[in-house]
Amino acid sequence: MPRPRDEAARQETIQQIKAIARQQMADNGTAGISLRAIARQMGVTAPAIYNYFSRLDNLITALIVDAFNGLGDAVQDAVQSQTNLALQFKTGANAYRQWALDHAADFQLIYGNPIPGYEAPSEVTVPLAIRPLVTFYTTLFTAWQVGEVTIPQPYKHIPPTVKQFMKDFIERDVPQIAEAPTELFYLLHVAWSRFHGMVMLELFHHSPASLGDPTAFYKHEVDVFLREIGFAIA
Amino acid sequence: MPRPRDEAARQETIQQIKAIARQQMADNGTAGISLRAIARQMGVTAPAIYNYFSRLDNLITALIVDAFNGLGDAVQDAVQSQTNLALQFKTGANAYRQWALDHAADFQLIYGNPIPGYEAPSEVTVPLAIRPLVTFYTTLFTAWQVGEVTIPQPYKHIPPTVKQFMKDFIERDVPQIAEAPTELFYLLHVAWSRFHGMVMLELFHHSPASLGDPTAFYKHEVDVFLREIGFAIA
DNA sequence: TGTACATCAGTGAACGCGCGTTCACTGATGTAC
DNA sequence: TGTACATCAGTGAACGCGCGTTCACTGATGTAC
Repeated sequence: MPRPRDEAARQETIQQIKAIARQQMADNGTAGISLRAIARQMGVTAPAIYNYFSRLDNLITALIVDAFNGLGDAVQDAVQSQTNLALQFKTGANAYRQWALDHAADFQLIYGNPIPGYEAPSEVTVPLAIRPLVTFYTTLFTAWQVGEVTIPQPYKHIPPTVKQFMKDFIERDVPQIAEAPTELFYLLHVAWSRFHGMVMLELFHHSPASLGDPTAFYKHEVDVFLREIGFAIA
Repeated sequence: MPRPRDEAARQETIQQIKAIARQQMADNGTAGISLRAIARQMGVTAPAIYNYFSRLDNLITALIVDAFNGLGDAVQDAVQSQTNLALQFKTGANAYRQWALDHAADFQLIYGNPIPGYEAPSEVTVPLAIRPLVTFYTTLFTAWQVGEVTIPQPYKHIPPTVKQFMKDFIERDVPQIAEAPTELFYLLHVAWSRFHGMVMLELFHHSPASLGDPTAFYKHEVDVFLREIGFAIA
């Protein structure tokens, strides 16, 4: 009968490795993770790490999974902290940005330049990657059902190619939301790309020096979007 | 009297080095540039490169300068190809995305993750970086002067901190545009962050699989923005 | 209670690799006299 | 016209470095009998 391994200690070491790797990314960029450097910092020889991650790629995958889950949790928790649907969306959008700022390296890892030579296993990452979108759309869909949200004029006519593609996608993969107009689903992508653009510029320090207050700018854009789709906000 | 160096041949070699470096970025990421690999591909020993770039950092800086100029030129040429102001803005916005897609590695270099250990000389890069913004705003400003563009309702009230900051910035650095309302300058940043967000998602392959036709999506968002600020488009 | 044994995290040496940068040099080429 | 010379792109060896990964191993620890 095999001795029960000290699973708790093992998990703790894994967490420590990942924490150091995250620090390395913050210091040297997402491509700056090194098993040897991690071992050095832990006061251990390099091969010891192989007891926890059998390849560097596996460590990177674990970091990506953690990052997607962290962001997904942050948005979800923010949305669930509110009952008012408009506030759900607004709070979720702000949580998206806040998480990115608080976990800059992790955000770069999942949304920045790909790591050379590393290929993420898409069957693992894609379901995690869309979690924030699912969360946002759940609120949007409910708000549409109760009449709090309507399709604004400029989005009454969307490009036919996109509309057809989205329609097929919804009927095939998420038929339970087929009740809402495709335009509502389109608006989700509008929101996400707007929010994401501001976050990327701010995070990579490319916001024009003339912007001044990125937080206020972001929040205003979120509010503008909310108003645009009919949400009443305080 | 020093022999006149064959400056043309020298410039050609420099261009060749940069071309190979760009290819390396496309293959191995922006951090994947290596002097030794460049030399290898040119059929020359590594120290020979030092006759053209005295440090790796200088090569990277040259690539960044080229990239900013390439993007700046692309937007400027597009705008200048049109006389109608709305079409100027629209064509410029589309050129911004098209250049990014056609020069993915260069776009990553200037707007993606920073290269570890490399610090760009900001006195060189900042004036180049804002060229697209300057071009877009020139059109916007003219269009406002002739009444083709007005501040839309949602942007009649912008965050006071941003407004004040922008006001100070304009008066100090670009007083010649102080005539227009600060809100117009704010709209420039709105446009840019929206366009940039879509480009970044598409370029880094993070556009949701549900989007389908990123070109149509982008162009529609550009058109929506144009209509929002009063521009009449065909 | 004592002993043989299985487990397994960590060691130390080694593998082959690539990197940026330096240095004294070679050898071709064009110029000055 | 011929020769001494300056220029300068490129060479080849060397520097010290870090990397991921493998391998046979050690040594502590807890378990089974």
